[in-house]
Amino acid sequence: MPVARPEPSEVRVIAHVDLDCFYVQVEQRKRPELRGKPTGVVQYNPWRGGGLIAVGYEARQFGVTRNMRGDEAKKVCPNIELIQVPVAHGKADLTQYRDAGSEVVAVLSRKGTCERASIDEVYLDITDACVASALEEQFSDDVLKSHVLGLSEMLAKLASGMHKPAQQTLVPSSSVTKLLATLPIKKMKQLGGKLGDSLQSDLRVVFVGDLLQFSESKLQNLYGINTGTWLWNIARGLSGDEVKPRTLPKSHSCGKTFPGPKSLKNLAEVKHWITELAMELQERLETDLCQNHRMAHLLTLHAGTSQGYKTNSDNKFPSKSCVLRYGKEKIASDAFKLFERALSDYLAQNKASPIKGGSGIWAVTSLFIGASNIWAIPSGVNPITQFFSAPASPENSFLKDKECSSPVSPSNFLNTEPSTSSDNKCAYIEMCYDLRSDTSFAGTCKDVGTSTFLVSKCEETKHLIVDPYSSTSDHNVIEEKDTFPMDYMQESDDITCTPTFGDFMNVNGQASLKLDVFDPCHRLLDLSNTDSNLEFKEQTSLETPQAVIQCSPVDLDLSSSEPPTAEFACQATNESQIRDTALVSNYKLINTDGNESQTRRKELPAEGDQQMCHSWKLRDIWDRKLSGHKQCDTPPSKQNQYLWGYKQEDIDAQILSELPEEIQEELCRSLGIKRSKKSTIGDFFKSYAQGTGSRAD
DNA sequence: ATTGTCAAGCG
DNA sequence: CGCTTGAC
Repeated sequence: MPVARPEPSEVRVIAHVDLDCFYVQVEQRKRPELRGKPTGVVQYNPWRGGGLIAVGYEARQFGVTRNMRGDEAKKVCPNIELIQVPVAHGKADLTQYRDAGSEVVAVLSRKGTCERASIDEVYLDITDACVASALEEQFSDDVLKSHVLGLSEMLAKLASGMHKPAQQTLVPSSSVTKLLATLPIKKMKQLGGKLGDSLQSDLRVVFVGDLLQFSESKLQNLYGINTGTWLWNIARGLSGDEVKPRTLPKSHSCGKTFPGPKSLKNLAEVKHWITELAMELQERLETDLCQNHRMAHLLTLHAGTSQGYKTNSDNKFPSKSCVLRYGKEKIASDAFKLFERALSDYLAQNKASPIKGGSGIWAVTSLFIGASNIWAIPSGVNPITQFFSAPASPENSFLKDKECSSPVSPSNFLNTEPSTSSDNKCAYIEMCYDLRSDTSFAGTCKDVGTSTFLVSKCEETKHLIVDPYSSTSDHNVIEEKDTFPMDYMQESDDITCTPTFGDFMNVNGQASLKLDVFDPCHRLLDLSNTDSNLEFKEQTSLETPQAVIQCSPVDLDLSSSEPPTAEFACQATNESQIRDTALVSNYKLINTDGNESQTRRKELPAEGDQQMCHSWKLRDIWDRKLSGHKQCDTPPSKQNQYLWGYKQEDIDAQILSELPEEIQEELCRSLGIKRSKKSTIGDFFKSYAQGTGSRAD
């Protein structure tokens, strides 16, 4: 739900661009002979002609609609051309449509701030262009203010859907009231669901304008402070939503459903499909991250199941996440492990309710994996490309041919960036890649008080430093959080330990570390520890064994020169097998500025115990500036390999002639086909003022 | 048997 | 985070 915000300080002019029957247009561009013919795009042909996901306007006249089956469409429109969505990895592949959407964004971003809202939708803030145009055309302020395209994203989106296809709609401020007075409440962006239902049934609100009769406090009482004020505002055509400058997706995900009889009933099937999905995800990550100098941190698995349980608790199949490791094999195996963990939780949760067969009958009806937490890598830092291309051997060490010498020890690495500034508002993310264990580690940290921690993994590592929060540029500031997540994944045979969401805290010069530990295989039955410096909270019952390991505060004397170190280890044992020893962790807290060193060490496990030891260093690092921060999202024209400049011959004359006249004129002008008069937006206002444009009222 | 992807809010 | 909702 949108959060109530202070009113925008100035009037903005915002356009919402929505491509008509987008997939159809993409196909028609590929095959121009399809233009003018009834055309639809279907995915998956085998079952009843496939499902229609896009319908051209010619076909709509025959009554063909979205979500029809291909066979039904043929029935009402025998001449319809049905194009199949490409298939890759055994599933529908939308790449070409995403890329086509990127072309559109690239073109539009030359005109103003773009926010890519979906595969075929863009918000465009053209305030500056309008003002410039108005000045050039010597429009008065009055004219400009009464002829805006939309005062907000909300109005712009509303308007863009009003005259389809191939038409523009202006929303002058003077028509807002009238427009909202007859706009059905459920048409509004956030009101298509339950909230809209409630407004209708509880408040008898039919049109958005009907909300005007309720006071702000009344709405707040009914729907909460935020939703209430939001409702009050939209009734008046006000919205705090601004166009967020973002042309790249915040995450990537791919999934597939396995409806009815297609459901997956054993792990082998699940593994197969996860592998397919992983391949697609890897491909998409590789292109996006390499091209755009970005990095992703989180892998998430999401699955849906149906099972033999009849009535009782319809527990949802849980989602799981871990640190993203690159490469299709790693993504596939990590995702599969996440699935096993989720399945384990799921079965344990549902065990309470008896089932007829007595065995755990489950069937996966959907699988979904995604990569998120994507960050821009600052310029001057090695690109993510190296994660994909470089062989995992020390000889090809990440930093070898770069300014830093190789191999890189953590201290060496840290010293390459000397302290230069007293500005400590920076936070850093570092990603480490261990060449030997072939694992990656990502940690985030934050400046606390006067010091900034950098999370680093010992041993031979690849390093990336990312500065997602630029202290120098306002628009790079991320929201404040009290704590930051830290994930780590380590494998050993079939055991996976994933401490998730550890929090580092530095309170009054003391640091403590908290980690949540899971055993995905449900065998971590006993967590033992003799170190008084640790606190365990063991969770019981059928859930995944879980413990919170907390290190008591370690003194951080910032004035001393030797780093205090806290090492601790814990061990979890299985009752039966020694090789099931699940976890021995060894953590160090190191403050490079301190000279006092504290060490807490647990006895190493007895001989024969197989164990894994890891030490993490927490270093208090200096303030440092990475020169030349890269913006999170620079325009695709610079960043994207899709550098689309359209050529005149690419514009189909037939399509041009189908457009409304004033748009034709505008296009011709901007392409320099006919006349060479400039200032297109001003002309558009003029034509609108003369009554030739479409308008909302 | 409405697919596959997104973003965003909530606890 | 993990879950839900809404939207295209």
